[in-house]
Amino acid sequence: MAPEETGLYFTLFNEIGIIGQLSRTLLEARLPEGLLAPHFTVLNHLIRMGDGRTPLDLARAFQVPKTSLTHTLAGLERRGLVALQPNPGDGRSKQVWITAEGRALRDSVIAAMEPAIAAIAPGFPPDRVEAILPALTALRRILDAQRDAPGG
Amino acid sequence: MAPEETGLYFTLFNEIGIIGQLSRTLLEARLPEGLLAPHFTVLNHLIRMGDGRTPLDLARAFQVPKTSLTHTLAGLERRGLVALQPNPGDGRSKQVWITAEGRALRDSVIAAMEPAIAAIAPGFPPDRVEAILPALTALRRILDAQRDAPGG
DNA sequence: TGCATCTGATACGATATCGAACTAAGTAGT
DNA sequence: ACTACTTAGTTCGATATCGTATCAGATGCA
Repeated sequence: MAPEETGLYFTLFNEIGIIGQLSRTLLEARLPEGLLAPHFTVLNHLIRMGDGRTPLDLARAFQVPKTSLTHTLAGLERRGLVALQPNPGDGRSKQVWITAEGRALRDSVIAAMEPAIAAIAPGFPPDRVEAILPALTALRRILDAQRDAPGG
Repeated sequence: MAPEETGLYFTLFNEIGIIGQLSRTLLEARLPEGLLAPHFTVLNHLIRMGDGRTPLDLARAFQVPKTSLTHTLAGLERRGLVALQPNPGDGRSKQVWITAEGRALRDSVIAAMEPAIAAIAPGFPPDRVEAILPALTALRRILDAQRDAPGG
């Protein structure tokens, strides 16, 4: 592979990394004291994908080590935003349920994000998002598959 | 703004966040013991954009707090990969220079990344990178401008 | 010049991240 | 049923991140 091509992918990942950081900061500025992006990500996932899954399922979905999830879930549980229950199908495992408070918080954060997103939309309209989203999803899937491959 | 549209941007940032995480993991697996993605990012930036800039310049370029940069630079200096010198133009400030060892390390890491990138290329070819890169750059610029705006 | 203010960098402390080791429970092979 | 292996989750320790406070040097203004 030509060096310029390698550089092209580096540039891509670099831009993506910075956007991730900026959007994360944008979100965290609107979260209540003590909550960070991973907390919100869990709440959002539980609502969008359904709750009752195990911590390990969530760790895999977010591509983070399970120890990080343990920590994040502990924070959410301490605040009453999720409830952890024994998994009836597996004695080693647990199920994660979102509480009414968790739902309410997630909705209020999304509402608080609206103005920021509305400010982005004029310069980067929804059709432009739709134009790049399939490629990003494809790239994410490829990286994900790569991860488990030899030498990944 | 319609809720579906807000959700569209959330989906976008979500994909970007995961790709950022996966690519970061890919990179860190190829870094020597004790070095993390931010260390490499600094070395790469010093070579691509030129060295001799101040720590604060770098912090702004990466969108991280300056205290984080202090920490990252300390790690790089301890390993002899960069050199910090007093800024002749400003007694409070410093200049960051990359060393020969730093250059060599950066080059070897890029070489080590090549196979991983070559494995991505069949499923996500360079022309597809080029197709989405301008949009991502535009989005990054908008978010960057937003950051300093009121309520950003 | 003297003083208030601003700016670059670091010290410190609180929390987050994550790898390694551990415990408990499930699974498979005999 | 017994043993070896695998898997889910937590604990612990090392390091990273980042906000606050601090310090030193720069700048602006009287």
